[in-house]
Amino acid sequence: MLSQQSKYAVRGVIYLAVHASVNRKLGSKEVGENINAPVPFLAKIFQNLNKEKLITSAKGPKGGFFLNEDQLSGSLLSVIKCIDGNGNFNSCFIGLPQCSDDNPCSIHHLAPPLRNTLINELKRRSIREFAKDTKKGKSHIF
Amino acid sequence: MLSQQSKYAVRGVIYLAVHASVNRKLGSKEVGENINAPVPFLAKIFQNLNKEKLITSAKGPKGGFFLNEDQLSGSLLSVIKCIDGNGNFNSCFIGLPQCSDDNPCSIHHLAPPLRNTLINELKRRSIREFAKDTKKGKSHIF
DNA sequence: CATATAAAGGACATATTTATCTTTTATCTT
DNA sequence: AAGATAAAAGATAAATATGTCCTTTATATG
Repeated sequence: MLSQQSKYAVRGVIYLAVHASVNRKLGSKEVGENINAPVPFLAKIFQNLNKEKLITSAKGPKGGFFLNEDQLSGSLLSVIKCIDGNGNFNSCFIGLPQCSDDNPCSIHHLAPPLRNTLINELKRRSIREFAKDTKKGKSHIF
Repeated sequence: MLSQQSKYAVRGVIYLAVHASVNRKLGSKEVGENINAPVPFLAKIFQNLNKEKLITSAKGPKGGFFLNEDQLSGSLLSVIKCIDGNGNFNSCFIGLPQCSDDNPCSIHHLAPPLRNTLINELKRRSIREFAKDTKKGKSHIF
C-alpha cells in the first residue's frame, strides 16, 4: 500500500511533530536513528517534503527540520501523496488499468469502500492529533 | 498492497475459473493475452500456483491449466498468500516491525479493521463465486 | 514408436526501488 | 571574516521485483 519511502516519511514527520520545534530543530541523523530508518535515505525524503513545504528546514549550525504550526495542521495523506503520488492509493486492487464503478473488477465492491475510509481519516485528522496520541503514549513510531 | 505478481495471479485464476475446465485446459499464452499479462511471467506464476495445488496443470498436447471443483471452492486469499506470503497483508501500515494492539503504531486503529474486512471477504468467498459474477457480466478481469 | 505440444525448470536481462556517498551551498557562532 | 555545522544536490551503488529466454521433461495422438 505504502512504499518504504512514505513509511519512513510518515514516521519521520510524526517524530518531528512530537520532538522538534523552531527552537529545537532536529537533523536527519537524530530522526533516522530514532525511527529506525537509513539516515541518508531519510535525508532525501525530508528534502522532498521540504520542497513541498510539508516540513521546514534550516541550514547551518542549530539547523535541522521541524514542523511549523501550519504544517502541524496538515495531514498525513499529503505527506504520503508527496512521496508516492496518487497511484498507490487510487489504483485498482488487482491492477486493472480501467476499473471504476461502471466497469468494476471482480473485487471492486470490496476494496474501495475500505480504502476510502482510510484515506478520509488520513485526510481529516491533523498531524498534530497523531503527534498528541504519540506523546500520550497511546501509540509509538519505532 | 498486492504485488504485480499476485495481481496477475488473481486475474489469471479468475480467468481460468471462468473459461477453463478438465475438458478445456488453457495455456499461459491464451490466459496471458486475455488478462493483459506478460505470458512467460504468468507461466512462472502458474507454475508456483500449481506447486501449491491451487490450480491444476497438465503437460503435452491438450495440456494446460484449469481449476478442479476443489480448487474452485478455494479462496483468492490463498492465491495471494501463495505468491506474496503473509507479509504484505499482515505488516504494519507504516512499516513498524513490532506493531500490535498492545503496542500500536500511530495509525494502528485505522488500518487493521479495514484490512481485516477485506481479508475476511477474500477468505470467505470462493473463487467459484467470483467467477460467477464475472460470467454474469457483473465484473471484468481485463 | 515418432512427433508435436505444452508445462517445468533454471539461467539471464531489465527496471524500479532502496540506499549511500561526495561535493556544494547556506548560515550560525566566535 | 573564519571556521564549523547542517541541509541541498547530484552521482553512484545495491537490492529487489519484474520480465524473458532456452533447455528439459512429460504426454496425448497419429
